[in-house]
Amino acid sequence: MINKLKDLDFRITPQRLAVLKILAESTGYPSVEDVFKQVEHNFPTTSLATIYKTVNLLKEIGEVVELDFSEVGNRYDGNRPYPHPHLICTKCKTIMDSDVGNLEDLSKELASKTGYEILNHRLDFFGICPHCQRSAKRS
Amino acid sequence: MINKLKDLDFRITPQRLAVLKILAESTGYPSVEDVFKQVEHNFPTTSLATIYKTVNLLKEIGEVVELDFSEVGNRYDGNRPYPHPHLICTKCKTIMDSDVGNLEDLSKELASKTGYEILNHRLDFFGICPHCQRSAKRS
DNA sequence: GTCGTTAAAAATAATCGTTATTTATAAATA
DNA sequence: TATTTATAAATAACGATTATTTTTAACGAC
Ligand SMILES: [Mn+2]
Ligand SMILES: [Mn+2]
Ligand SMILES: [Zn+2]
Ligand SMILES: [Zn+2]
Repeated sequence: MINKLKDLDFRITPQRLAVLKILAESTGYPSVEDVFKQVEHNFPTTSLATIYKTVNLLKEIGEVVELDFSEVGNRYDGNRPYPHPHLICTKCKTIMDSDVGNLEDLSKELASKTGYEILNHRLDFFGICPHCQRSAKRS
Repeated sequence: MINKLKDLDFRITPQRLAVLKILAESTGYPSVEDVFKQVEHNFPTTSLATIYKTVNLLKEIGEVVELDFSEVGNRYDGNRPYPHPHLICTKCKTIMDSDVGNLEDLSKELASKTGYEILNHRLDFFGICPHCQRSAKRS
């Protein structure tokens, strides 16, 4: 991942290393704000715009997957930098991987059927997690 | 669709009828701004906020599907008010239905496997349409 | 049809995630 | 170590959406 940056002639800065590390290690799909707050610990003068630019850079070089949510702000996955389905609780907003069968074959089928060059896809399932179901029943 | 509004005790206003008609008839996944511009023809004093509220109302009563795009603004489908996959050209931003196999069975499998109550899903394929592929080659 | 009630529309301000801009800093290379 | 130049910091701007306040009109009762 660091090598990817070097190969593409991007400079290795402490800020970039910090963002990169957080995204690669986190399993919680952090927002830009989340990353910012963590980076701030070690680099108190960090600017939020820097986090935005770094996260977008990592997205553009394919090291991070962006989950676009206009309502609540985007979330990022640095663990599996390729399209894969997610399962989202609409109550507590928890995001997790949902390892249902992959869609690569479906992509290919669609490509040959429509003439589109399919580059990417996104699959989200929305629902209520077991924990939030129990909370609802109690109230 | 009008009856749905009546049954739920929402008032039938000319503005609502206009928005409803546009969304039900359009095949182009209009944005709120698109709807606004069309409604303005017949109702020049219409407020943009009214379109937002009406579109959201229709979404909440399940008569319209929202396609959430934080970058470019949300788009709406009044023709098939249930989750279904779409195919999106990232160059010209065209959106169309992509009738690949449905995901209801996958939803059920996921529900029983995880304990989640799956309520909704979204599947988008992103790519380059044939027309934009040709444009790229010419340049 | 008129009246009264109240939801909805209009007008406008505010919000907030994100991007752009400008200046200062520091990574890379020789 | 000096030079170059990408990047960071600081801050302003943007734009889609939502909230607020005032005005209008849909609906039911009479
Ligand atoms: Mn993931
Ligand atoms: Mn559709
Ligand atoms: Zn939950
Ligand atoms: Zn296209």
